[in-house]
Amino acid sequence: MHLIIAEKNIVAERVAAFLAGKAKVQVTRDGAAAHYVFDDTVVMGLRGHVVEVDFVEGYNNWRSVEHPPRSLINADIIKKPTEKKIVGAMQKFAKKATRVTIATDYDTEGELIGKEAYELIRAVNAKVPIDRARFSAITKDEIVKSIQEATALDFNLAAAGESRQIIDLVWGASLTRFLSITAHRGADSILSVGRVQSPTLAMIVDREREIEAFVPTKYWMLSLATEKAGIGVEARHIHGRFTDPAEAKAAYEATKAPVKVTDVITGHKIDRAPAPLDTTALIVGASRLGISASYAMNRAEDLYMRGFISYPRTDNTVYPKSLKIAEHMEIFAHGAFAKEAGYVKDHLRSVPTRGKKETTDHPPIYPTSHANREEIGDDVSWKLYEFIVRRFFATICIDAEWETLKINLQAGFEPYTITGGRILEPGWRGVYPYSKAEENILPEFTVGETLPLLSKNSEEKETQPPARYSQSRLIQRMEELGLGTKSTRHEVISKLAGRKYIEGNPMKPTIIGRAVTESLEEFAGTITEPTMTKTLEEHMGDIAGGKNTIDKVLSESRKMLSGIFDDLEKNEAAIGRDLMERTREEQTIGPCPVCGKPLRIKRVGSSQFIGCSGYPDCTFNAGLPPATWGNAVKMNEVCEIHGLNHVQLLRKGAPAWKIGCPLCSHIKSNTDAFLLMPAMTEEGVRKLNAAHIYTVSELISRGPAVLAKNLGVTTSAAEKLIREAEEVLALLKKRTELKKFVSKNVTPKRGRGHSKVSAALISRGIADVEALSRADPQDLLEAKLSEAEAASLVAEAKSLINITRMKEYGVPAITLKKYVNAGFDDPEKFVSVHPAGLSLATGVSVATICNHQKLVAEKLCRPCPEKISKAAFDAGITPLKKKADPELLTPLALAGVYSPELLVKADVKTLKAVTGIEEKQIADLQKYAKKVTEK
DNA sequence: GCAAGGTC
Repeated sequence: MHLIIAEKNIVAERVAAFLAGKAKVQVTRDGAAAHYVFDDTVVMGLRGHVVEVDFVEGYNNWRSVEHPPRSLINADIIKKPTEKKIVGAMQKFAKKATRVTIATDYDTEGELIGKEAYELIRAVNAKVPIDRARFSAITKDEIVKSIQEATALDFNLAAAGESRQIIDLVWGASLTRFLSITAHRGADSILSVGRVQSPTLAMIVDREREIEAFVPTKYWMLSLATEKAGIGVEARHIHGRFTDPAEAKAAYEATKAPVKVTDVITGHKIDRAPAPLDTTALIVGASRLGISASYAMNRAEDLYMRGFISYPRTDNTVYPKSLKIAEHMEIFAHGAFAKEAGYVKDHLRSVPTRGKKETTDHPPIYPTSHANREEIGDDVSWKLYEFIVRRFFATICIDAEWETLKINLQAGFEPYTITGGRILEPGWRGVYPYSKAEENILPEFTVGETLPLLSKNSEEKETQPPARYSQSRLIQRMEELGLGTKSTRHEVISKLAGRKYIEGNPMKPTIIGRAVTESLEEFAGTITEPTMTKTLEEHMGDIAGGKNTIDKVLSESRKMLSGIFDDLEKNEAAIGRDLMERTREEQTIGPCPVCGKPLRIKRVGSSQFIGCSGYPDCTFNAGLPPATWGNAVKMNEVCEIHGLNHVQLLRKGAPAWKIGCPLCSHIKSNTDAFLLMPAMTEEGVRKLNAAHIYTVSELISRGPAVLAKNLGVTTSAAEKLIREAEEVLALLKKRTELKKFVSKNVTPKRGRGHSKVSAALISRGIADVEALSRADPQDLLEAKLSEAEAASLVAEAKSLINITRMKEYGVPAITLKKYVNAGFDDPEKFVSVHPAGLSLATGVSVATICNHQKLVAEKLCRPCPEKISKAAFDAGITPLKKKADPELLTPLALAGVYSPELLVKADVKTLKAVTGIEEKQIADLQKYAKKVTEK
């Protein structure tokens, strides 16, 4: 059997189809690993790397004394399977194979992925011949030929890839651990370091430093307005920017009528059609459409998986020869792009455009099939698909052509100029609206004619600092510098944001992002520079070309890292201190309103709040919503009243929740509570705030004497305030309980969230669970509850209130549970039944029940039910149990009938009325009881 | 818990 292994499923599928014809191929999908079978051949796809490098066991504990970060430099490295199912399937086939062909992508990583497969196969089959097919395009010709002419795996090229893997792991892991431990960072806030991410972060930090250091300078731009044939035109001074104000002024003064036309120069410009799309260009285009880099790749991946576009991860900007443009255009002849396709046909260029980069593993990104708006689905995907289609059209359209016009003027002694442009041939611009070029059509001028000087203008401007990087601009820069790959660049940006190193788009570094960069620049500069990647690539080239060995490259790299660690460890204390101090700055939002010391954002578990750094001397604090709503982060805006930075809550996949000034928000949310106090006014609240009393409980804890002094009122007035505050606090506590109860017992629906239901109840005077337990279910219908829901909610509330009362009366929780389960949670009901019946119903001993009934009856001021002893109960119930089931005995006993003697004395009719048991059944039992008693 | 590189 011939086993062919491709890098990914989609390639495996196509290889099989090319070799055998689609109809002949049998597809089997077992979970993760699909494979394609025909004749005596199995084709299967991997999922990129199916193993990953890691340190041997024993290096997992970051804080191990035996294995500090430095020890990772020389720790042994192993390969661990990451795709166990795929590895398992491959090895199963490999055991039976008589020939294996590795058909992974034709690049360095592809060769390494091939070698990984090779080693996994050798582990189960030592003898099978393994060869390597290399194809430059996934076409029938290429595939068939490459498998026929398969050669050997290139172990040198694979080793080059391995050197990258190991160097990245060793540098990244050791430095990440060192910095994180030194700065005392927890598992959810590690400080990561890496060959690609660190230089990328450094670029963003660098740009921020440039912006900070930028000193704007003034300059002046001169222009004049004139007209020809009733058309107004503006001319610019040919000097451009005047940096000397005196010069600008002189030129302005010297600008005088008459305005004479000195030259009329017409020209011709070719406006070249854009090159085919690679990943970077796709991201840049998407960014113009307002789509982030990661989301664009996510949608592109989806379009590719659904067969609408070609593989979206490519560096190639040259269409392969195998792509037959004219034939391919046929798919757009009808449907959403029929009009554009017709235009393209009429404006076809002889050869499609080509970009600078040409690789062979994948074609540039182009639409592989036609789709209309409905088939694509979501808006973003459609926008992206349309862009890809139109870009494809543009690359096969003729260039646009412009007529350019330049008019030179002389105004007094000063030279001015006007430029214009007119499209002669729209070419590709007819189908590609994404980069607009404005026409500027000028009236006709003749040399020597005189024009009026309608006005002149000297505009003062300022030079601008360089712009922060947008995601797409950064990705372009990364590509220029060779950082990351087409598949990983956008992920690096997401990673930096995830580590809270950067924020916003355009991006700027956070304090900790900058601190990490500056520590690394000082002590481990190599990792912050793009040259590390350049050098690595050179070394990889040498390994691939057989000029160097992987062992030598690795040992040199390890030696270098070791030297860096010498420096880092020497300065460990200073680095740690610096990082920690600067992180604290990130949490500090301004002065405490009470004592003036810095206020900080604090987090304990999932609850977060603003607290004073003077704690415990100063206890000022203001609550924030729990971290489940997002992590509280300091913003740049500062509150004008309190001088505190604004705070927002950030959560993945949710828009930021802007809290604003945490103190303003604290005051606002507590004002409502204060106003619940009968004697409180808004003015009163302001006075309280001025005395640094922000919450009802703070008012209470002040105590009457201090409060009186703080507010300038009498002690008795202060006492009254405190009493009212205590009542409000109790009320609020009950409301909270009600809200909790509602959220536990009501299923939220559209337009009927928990808070809405609670608010509706409170506004109807049902402000706590107790009130709810007494409420008429009809009143609840207005809170958008159905009748059944309302009835069940009231019943639940009743039960909860009853249970609470029973607890208060002193019934222990474990026994109470037994009473509740048997339906005796209502205290009134509990003391109105006979202990014998309760015992039968609950399994609790009669003695215990009598005690509990006594407790409850006293609290209710009700007579205590008859007390009976265990002996009397047992003597009575034992003979009855012989004749009757517990279902029959329990209701009788609850009514006080628990022995043959009592049964004989009882009146059948009365018993039937009380217990609901049929007269005949009672009479039968009575007969039996008589017999027993007569004995 | 760490990197960067594949792919889904």
